[in-house]
Amino acid sequence: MIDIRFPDGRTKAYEAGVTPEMIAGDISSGLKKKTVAAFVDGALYDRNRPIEQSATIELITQDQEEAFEVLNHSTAHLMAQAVRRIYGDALFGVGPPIEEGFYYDIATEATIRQEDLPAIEAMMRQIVQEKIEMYREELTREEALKRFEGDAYKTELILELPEDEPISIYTQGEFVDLCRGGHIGNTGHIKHFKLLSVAGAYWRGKSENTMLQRIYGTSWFSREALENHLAVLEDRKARDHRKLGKELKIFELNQEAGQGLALWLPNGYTIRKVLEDYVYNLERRAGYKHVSTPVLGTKKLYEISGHFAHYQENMFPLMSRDGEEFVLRPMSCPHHMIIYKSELRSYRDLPLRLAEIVIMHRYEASGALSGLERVRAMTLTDSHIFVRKDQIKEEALAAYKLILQAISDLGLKIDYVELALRDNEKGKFHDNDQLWDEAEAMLKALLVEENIEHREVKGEAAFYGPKIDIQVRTAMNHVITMSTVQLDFLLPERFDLTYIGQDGEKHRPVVIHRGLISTWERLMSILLEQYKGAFPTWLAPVQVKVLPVNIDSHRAYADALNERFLDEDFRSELDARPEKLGYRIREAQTLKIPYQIVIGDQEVADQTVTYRRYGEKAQTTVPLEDFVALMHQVIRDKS
RNA sequence: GCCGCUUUAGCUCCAACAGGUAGAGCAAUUCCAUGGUAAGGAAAAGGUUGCUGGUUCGAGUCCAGUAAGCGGCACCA
Repeated sequence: MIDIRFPDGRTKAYEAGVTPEMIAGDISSGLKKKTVAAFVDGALYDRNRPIEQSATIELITQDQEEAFEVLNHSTAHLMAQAVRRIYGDALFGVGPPIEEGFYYDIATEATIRQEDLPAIEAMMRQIVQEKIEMYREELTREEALKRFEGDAYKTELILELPEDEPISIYTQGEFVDLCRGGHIGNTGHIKHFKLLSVAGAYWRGKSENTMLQRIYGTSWFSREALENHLAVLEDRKARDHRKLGKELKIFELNQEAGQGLALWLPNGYTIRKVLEDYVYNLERRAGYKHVSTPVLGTKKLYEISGHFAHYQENMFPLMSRDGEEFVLRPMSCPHHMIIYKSELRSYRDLPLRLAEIVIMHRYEASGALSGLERVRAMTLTDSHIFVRKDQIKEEALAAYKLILQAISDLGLKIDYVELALRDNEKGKFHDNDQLWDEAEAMLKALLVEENIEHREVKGEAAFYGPKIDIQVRTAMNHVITMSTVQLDFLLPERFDLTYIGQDGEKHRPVVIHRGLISTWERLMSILLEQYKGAFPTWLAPVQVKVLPVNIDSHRAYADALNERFLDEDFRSELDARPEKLGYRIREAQTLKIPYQIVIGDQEVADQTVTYRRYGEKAQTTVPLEDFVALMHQVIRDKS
């Protein structure tokens, strides 16, 4: 007999070999149904894995996060078994649970297409019907290698596991897989799943390796949960900025104009201009000085900065004319370094905060391009803050806070903060350990002191220094870098930047690179998806649309209203086309215009305005002056 | 860049389902309709079916190449 201790501290004796499933069943049949797996002395145990020694147990039930992982992990195995039944030669890479489901990487001669997924799903259902038990076994490395002889993928994985630890494998019917485990015990417990897509994926995520076929799927504990998730996926499609950008005439991508080279249409440019003005004013009040520099620079400038050595792959090819070589700049730092050097700087001049709306070009891999989210010509609200060492913390923090403000004003939310550090990969980062250590320590200290929750990621730093990246999650559930604060001891060296200190000697400043709210392109994609195209009034390309009921008899007042609104700096339009009122209303709604105003006899007689807020059915009639005040209020509040 | 898929009018199209030389809705144009919160009616117009080549008497339809787009991977603001 062994003693099983429960989370509440009570213990109970069971026969050795008892399983979490049996223990749950012993407590109640409801709990047995809901139990997916268990933590046994903190280790993840399958639902049906025998417990051989006294231990503390914590059952994992369906409502827990780990349960979703266990279910999806098991569903990945279920799918693999089905794939093996259909494609006899199939070998498998890795098949983990992921945030919204699972995938499994497959190597097979056959090409698996989207239209093959239903057949695989059907086979999965059959295996579910067969209620196959999933057995865990622990082998030595030699035994495991023997078991997976001829399977290059699993062999490679086994060879990388620690030598002295037992290797677990799972057998479900005729199918055997190498796996750390945490399984639901029987294929019969898997019910509500769907295969979603096939894609290519490099073996072990390395681009020099062969490419496997990856099937993505998702698995849930109830039909409602599955359907709910599928509805979320549908909603994401409706939010896709590429679709909305076309419908609302925000931007255009065109094969002739060039891959990844976005054209901003009038509506898009209007929003962009509002954002530019917003950022300009925000920065101005925060003590930034704005500058403007060219998109072209000499090759030499980028050799000095180190970009040419470290960043060339991401740059458009060199141009040369009359023996001089130029690059299309991928960043603006070198130009700002030159501006710093344009005069002798004193310690009193620091911090010097240079800001610019920078057009830059990066040669992104063709497969990386995606709407406005990844482009090759982009405009960044960029800044370089030149500081003394003793000002680093204060200025980096101020930059961080400015970022928080901008993100909040735009109605966005930070998903997480990342501290990106270097790793040992040669050539990727500049070579001065002392500078690196110092810079990394400073950023770390800042985050810790300010209590900013963050994740450390090695190898993600810029070549010139570590950075704090602010990550947001798009409505498409992509995590992307929105803002960044980067510490740079290197460029000041390379450009030999100095300032005259209080002591009359030359000193080296430090540069803080700061990206405020990504690029206009990426920001636009995020905003479109966030608001589903229904922009808050301060951003909307058209804020008010004035519709006279009768395009003759109500025209004069409608005209006067429109003129008044334009005088108030509202982006107003009059729609007096010879179309039915219903038609004009429909169009205004389709274009998601925040305030739609209909003018008829009543309004003309009373000098009032009847408006309808986008997304609402209600019509409100107010005196003209009240409406003007309301609009000013709404715009000021950025709502 | 890599794997897979897709590409028909300005837009949206499982229109052309055994290869016989292209069809709809919306938008745009003209005419008629004076309309109170999501599409009034009519007419006429619009395409060398992404591009290049091949097979065929004949190609939107089959084949090859190429470009772009899409889903991912790798890369990244």
